[in-house]
Amino acid sequence: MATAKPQSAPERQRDREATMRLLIDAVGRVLARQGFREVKVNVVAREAGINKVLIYRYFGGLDGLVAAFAHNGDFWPDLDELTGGDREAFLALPLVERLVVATRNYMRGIRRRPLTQEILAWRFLEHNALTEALDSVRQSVGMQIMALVRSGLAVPPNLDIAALYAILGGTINHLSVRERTEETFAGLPLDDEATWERLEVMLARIIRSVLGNED
Amino acid sequence: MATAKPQSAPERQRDREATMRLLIDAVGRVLARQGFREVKVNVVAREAGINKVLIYRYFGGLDGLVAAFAHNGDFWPDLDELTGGDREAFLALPLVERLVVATRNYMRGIRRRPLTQEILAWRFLEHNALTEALDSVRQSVGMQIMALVRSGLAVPPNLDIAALYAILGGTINHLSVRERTEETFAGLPLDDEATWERLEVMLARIIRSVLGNED
DNA sequence: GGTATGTGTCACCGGTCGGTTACTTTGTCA
DNA sequence: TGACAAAGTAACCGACCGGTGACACATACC
Repeated sequence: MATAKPQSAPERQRDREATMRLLIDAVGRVLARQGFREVKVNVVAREAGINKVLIYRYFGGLDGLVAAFAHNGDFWPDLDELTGGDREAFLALPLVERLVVATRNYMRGIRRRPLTQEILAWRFLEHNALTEALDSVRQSVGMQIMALVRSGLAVPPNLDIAALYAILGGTINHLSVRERTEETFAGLPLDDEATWERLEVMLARIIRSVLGNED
Repeated sequence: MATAKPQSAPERQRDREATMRLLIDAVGRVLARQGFREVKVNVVAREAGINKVLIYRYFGGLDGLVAAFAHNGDFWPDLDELTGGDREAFLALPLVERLVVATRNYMRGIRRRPLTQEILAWRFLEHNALTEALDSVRQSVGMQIMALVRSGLAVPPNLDIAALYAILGGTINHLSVRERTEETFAGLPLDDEATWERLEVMLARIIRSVLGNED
C-alpha cells in the first residue's frame, strides 16, 4: 500500500561536473586496463560507479563520452616533443638531421603512450569519435612538423617526401601497436629495449641514405 | 501424450564431410564480408545454414573451426610469388635488386589478399588458431626468402638486415591493414592505385640507398 | 528383427549487450 | 510552503551471445 522505498543506494553528492569527470576517467582506466574492446556502456558505468543512464543523459551515449575523453587527453607527441624541446637547436640542424630527430622522437612518443597504441589498434577496426579526434590531432601535428622540418631549407625536388613520411610513420605505428600483443616481429624481440635502439639506428640510416643520395 | 513430432526441418543429406566443408567455407565468407569481429558461432552457423551444435561436435568449438579454416587457405605469398616465379632470373639479380623485387611482390601479395589483411588486423587484438597459423607460415616463408635473397652473395657486415626487414614489413602490413578502413594516411590517398606505385618506388629507393651506400 | 552409431534439429540455459522507462531524492527559487 | 527542475537509482526490455541437453531419424551392422 505504502509508497515503495528503494532508497538503498548511498546517494552521491549530486554534482554533475564531478559525475562527468568520473565517467571520463573511467573510460581511460578501462581503456588502459582492458583495452578498447571493453569500452562499453555497462562496463564503463560500472567502472565509474555511476548509473549508466547518466552516460546517455550527459553525453548522449557512449560515443559522446568517448568524444569527451578524446578532448581530454594527451595522446600524441606535440611539436615540442618532436623537436626535442629546443626549437632553435632543431632549426640549426640540416634537413636530414631534422628528420632523423623528429622520427626518433615520434617513435619514442608513441611508445611512451600505451593509450595511444590502444587507440591506434582501435582505428584498425572502426571509426569513432576517439579515433577521429586522435587523427585530427595527428594530422595537425604532422603538418606542422613537416613544415618545420623543411622550413628555410630546400627539399630535393625529385624526392617523394610524402611517401617517405608514410613509410616511416607506418612502420612506427605498426611496430608500436604490435608490441602490445606480440613479443616478436620478423624475428626481432619487441620486448627487448635493444631492439628499439636497433630500429632507431636503422630508421636514421634510412633517412640519411635516402636524403643523402640526393643531388 | 503421443510422442512429439517436430520433424519440420528438411533434413540435409547426412554427409559429415560436406557439412564440415560448408562450415569452413562459411568462415571465409563471413570473414570476407563482415570482418573478423563477426566470426562467431551463431553467425557462422547461420551463414552456413548448419546447426551450430555441429560446430561443437565436429570442431570442438569455434576455435577448432577457425583452425580448420586456417589450414585450408592461401593467406600468404609463397616463395614463387615473392621471387616473381622465375627462380633463376631472381638469383641472377644482385642482392639489392633481389630485395627490391621481393619487397615489391610482398606488398602486392598482401594487397591482393583481403582476407590476409583482415587476419592481420585480427592479430592486433588477440591470438587464435588462425592468426597463429598465418604467423607460422609467414615466419617460414620469411626465413626462406631471406635465405634466398642472400644466397650466394655477401651481405654487408655492418648492416642490420633484420631491422631493415622489420621496417619494410611493418610498413607494408600497416598500410595494407589501414587501407581496409581508411582512405588516407599521412595525406596519401590509399584508395588511389597511383599512391601504391609511389610507395613501391619509395621502398625501392630506400633499399637501394641503404644497401648501395655500403662499402 | 533389433540395436548401436552417427547425423542433424530444436529448444533451452544463464549471461551480457545497448538502451529506455518510471521512479525517488535533492536543491533552488518564488 | 510548495512547485519544479536536476541528479540519481532501479528495473526492465528485446536481442544476441556461447554453450548444452534431449530428441528424431537414417543407416549399418549383428
